[in-house]
Amino acid sequence: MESKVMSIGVVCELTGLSERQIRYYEERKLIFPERTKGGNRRYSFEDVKAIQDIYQKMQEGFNTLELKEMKKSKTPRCTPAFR
Amino acid sequence: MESKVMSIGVVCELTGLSERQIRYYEERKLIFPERTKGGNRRYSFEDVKAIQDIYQKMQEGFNTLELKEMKKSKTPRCTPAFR
DNA sequence: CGTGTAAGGAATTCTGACACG
DNA sequence: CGTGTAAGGAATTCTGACACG
Repeated sequence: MESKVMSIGVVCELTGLSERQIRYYEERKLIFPERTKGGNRRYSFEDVKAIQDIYQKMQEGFNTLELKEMKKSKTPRCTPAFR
Repeated sequence: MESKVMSIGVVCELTGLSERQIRYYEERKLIFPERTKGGNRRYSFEDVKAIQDIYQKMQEGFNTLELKEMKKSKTPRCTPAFR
């Protein structure tokens, strides 16, 4: 499992997100796709799930930095609406 | 399951076979990858398993036509060495 | 901050064919 | 029959930047 086999185009289809969004999550250190020799990204199904979670949380109002911290400490948090 | 998400390059890495071999199996109607709008092939993990089985059987001496018939009628066969 | 986009280039894949056998 | 290869083109992906906000 955890095999990185999908190109970004497939991930876009599976998630409904844009390449820009997916690359941005990587830029913010939220996902870690592998690279081919040529430099192309390769994602796993777990990456796809992570991407969907990230997008979900962002819809709830969290920003990428908060999401990164949530990853470290798995402690529950109030939704932004209640802070 | 059965999601067609891999490009041929990834399948080559996973199987150790060449693009030529993989495309040939498709030409002989042994595997059925999907296509992107642009015409690029997309394979599933089941396709990868099928490809490995095909290669295995060919190593044993079967040709592609025999393998296609084996798919239809799941009846056991003698290996080529014993025919 | 998060995302769209145009720009130019590079990696990847495609088809049809010739070759060998 | 099964597979390698060179050929030319097309689809896909990449980066860095400008934009808006």
